Amino acid sequence: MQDAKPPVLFIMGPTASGKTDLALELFDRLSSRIISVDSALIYKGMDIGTAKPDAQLLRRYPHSLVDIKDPAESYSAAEFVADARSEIEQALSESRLPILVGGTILYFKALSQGLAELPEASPELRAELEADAERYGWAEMHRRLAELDPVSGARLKPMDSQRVQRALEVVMLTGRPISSFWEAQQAQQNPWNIIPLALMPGDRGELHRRIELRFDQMLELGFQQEVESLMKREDLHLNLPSVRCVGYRQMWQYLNGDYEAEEMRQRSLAATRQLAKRQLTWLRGWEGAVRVDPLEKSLNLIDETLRQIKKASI
RNA sequence: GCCUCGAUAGCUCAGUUGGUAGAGCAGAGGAUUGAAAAUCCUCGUGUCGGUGGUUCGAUUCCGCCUCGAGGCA
Repeated sequence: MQDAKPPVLFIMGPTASGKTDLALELFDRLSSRIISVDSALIYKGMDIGTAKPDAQLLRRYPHSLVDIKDPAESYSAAEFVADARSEIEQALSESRLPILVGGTILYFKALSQGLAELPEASPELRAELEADAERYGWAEMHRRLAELDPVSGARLKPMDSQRVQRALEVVMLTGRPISSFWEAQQAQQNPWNIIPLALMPGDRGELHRRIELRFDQMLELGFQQEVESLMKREDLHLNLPSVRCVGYRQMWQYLNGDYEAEEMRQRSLAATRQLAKRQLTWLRGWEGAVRVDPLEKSLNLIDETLRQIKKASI
């Protein structure tokens, strides 16, 4: 039996694992379209600290879903799914292979498995809940949630502020517990043949060294000035998703005088390592992922990837 | 050279009125459905600097040694 579905390549991996290099190389060899799957690369003016390919590279290797938001705005998994679907269809209509590359594994998951039909975020209600939380604490918010939605109350830890807030938001907006939406969710049938390639460095120490090297390069490239110019804007602050990005938050706090430069560096490195660890946890749990170690010298990553694409195209 | 204070988990430190010890950070594992580079959960045996002594028993008390910080010369 032949699979008539068009192949769509996922290149997933932790930060500093070489995803971008692989995508660029593939772009040189195949008729393709690169679609970024990254919750930080979406922001304009956040270039150095996000390890975004520079302007020259972006001109030669166009990336979809990069620089699509202002740092004052927020994005979401649902918006990503809609955007990515249309980019994929666009690529397929031009007979190009869609190459989805990035480190936001939740976005990959949402794209391949679909999301429940939940109400979107309500900034007004969130602001209200935020204010209440500040006043009464998250333990109290969790108590309220347990009353309105006992299932979520039992499932969520009181300190998991973000999920407690979201569950409260959903039940207050719809009168229904968030779990009822999940139960009603249909299994998604994708019109594509997804190739889930997971770049998983086996040598954690080596990955950590690469992270350190790259962060120091960011500092040399003027990462501090980049954050300074964000700070000059009066509308940005530490509670925004953009400013909470790894490195940006720490640089922001350093420039605020919260700690010294070396501590900023150490904290940024730790936050990046922790990010990489969480990304790897996602990937270990991805059933059916094609796992390869990009640090393995004996592996020819590009050839292996081309082989996987060929296999999926038959 | 003398005096004082330190030396305990990878780091910063707490503690044991003598019964072999615990926090924060780091690290590891996990969760993850419209903020996800977010948010959260779990995990702590380490010659308690070395060496003698007192003691049933010393990381804890005493002596000496080594290293570090400060002070006096």
